[in-house]
Amino acid sequence: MEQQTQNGGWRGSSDIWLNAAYDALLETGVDGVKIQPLAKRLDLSRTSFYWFFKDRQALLDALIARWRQKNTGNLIAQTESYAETVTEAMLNVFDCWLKPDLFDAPFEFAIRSWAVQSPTVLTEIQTADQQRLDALKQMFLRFGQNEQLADVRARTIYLVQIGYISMQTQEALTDRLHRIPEYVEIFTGQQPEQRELDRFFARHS
Amino acid sequence: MEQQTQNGGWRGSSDIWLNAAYDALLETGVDGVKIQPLAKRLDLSRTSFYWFFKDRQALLDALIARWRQKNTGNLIAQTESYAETVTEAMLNVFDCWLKPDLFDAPFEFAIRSWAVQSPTVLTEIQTADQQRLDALKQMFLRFGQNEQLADVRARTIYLVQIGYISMQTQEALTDRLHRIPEYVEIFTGQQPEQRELDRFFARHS
DNA sequence: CGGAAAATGTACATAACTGTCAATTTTAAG
DNA sequence: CTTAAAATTGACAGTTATGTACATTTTCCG
Repeated sequence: MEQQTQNGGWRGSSDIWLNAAYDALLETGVDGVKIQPLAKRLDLSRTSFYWFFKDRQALLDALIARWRQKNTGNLIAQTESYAETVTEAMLNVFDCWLKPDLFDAPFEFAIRSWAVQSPTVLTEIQTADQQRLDALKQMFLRFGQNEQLADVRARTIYLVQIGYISMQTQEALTDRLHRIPEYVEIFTGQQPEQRELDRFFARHS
Repeated sequence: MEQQTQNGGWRGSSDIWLNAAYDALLETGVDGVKIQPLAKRLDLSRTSFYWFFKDRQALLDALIARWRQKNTGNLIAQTESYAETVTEAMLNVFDCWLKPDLFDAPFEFAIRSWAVQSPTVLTEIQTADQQRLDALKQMFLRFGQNEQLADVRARTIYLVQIGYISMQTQEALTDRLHRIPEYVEIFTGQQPEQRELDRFFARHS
């Protein structure tokens, strides 16, 4: 809202088109991101789009850039944040899966689906996967796990989350919180301390 | 090949169109499954398609049917096959992830990606997920695990696999086999016996 | 060989989308 | 109030797709 008025009295803007593209991507996939329908939704002339973007491809590139900035950055930050024990560190990572501002799961899914038809996007994703897996592995190594197990544990937790996203499950937050202790145990091989869980649950309500 | 000739000297057939659609789906996603391009690839007239299928939607429906038959059936069968221990049962399930004839991972990914833009397909997938998760949970319950842990373990193993598919990793079989013992330990909470691993590795070479 | 059924092809009618160009309108700044 | 830049628009040209109607070819069977 601010951006519209702040930017002058003009109705269109680079951002408004990008936001519309984002919405369309999440609702209907890349092939739903078309200038004509977006224009209709924004109640703007179709051709007005070309004042802000060179062509459709430029819009798609902007979507990728937005995704890259958001999801990978926050996840890596969480793996590095302070923790006394491996179980506490694990719970820090879980924040990403529960707080939409740390990790945009629907966005992630839409981008991954896009990769079916775009080798460029596939490369983009594989770079992100590698960076995220490395960060998780480092976390386990910091807590003294051996190389091979740290690697597989990192994969397990990451893959579970990617799988979860791919399932597109709609669950109440409480249902998901319910399984957290077991997940921590499975992922780290250790039971979390009660005070760690308390701290975790406290920040998710 | 056989089907072409067996079916008479005709160049086209219901199957040849479906196979082409399958290829297109895996390469370019649903929106790549278009009659005109398929016809060009098959070197057939575009309109000849309509002799075998009512319209494009009928072709898409046939793709879904093919997927439903293949992936879910085999996975459930593997969870039910004979095993002495929980670790052996786990290894039976792993067969699915390593034998393409038991589970078609690229197909699975393409269908899941399709779900972004189709509520119908989403429903289809969620039914399959539920059936598969139930079968895995039953497996853990058979080996005396408690309810809640069986549930979360079933999820873990299933989500890891869905996540793996979504990552579209291209790895040598040996690299994947390398991590198997650790996965079994993480998923079941127990180390597999050497003879179980030997039997498993034996059937994957 | 002849003819019905199976399959293919051509022509036509429509629809949706992309991108360019030359007006035209709107806004903010002097 | 003027003016130049910013933004918007309609008209045009081109591409790709869908599906129907009708004519034509191919195959197989008697």
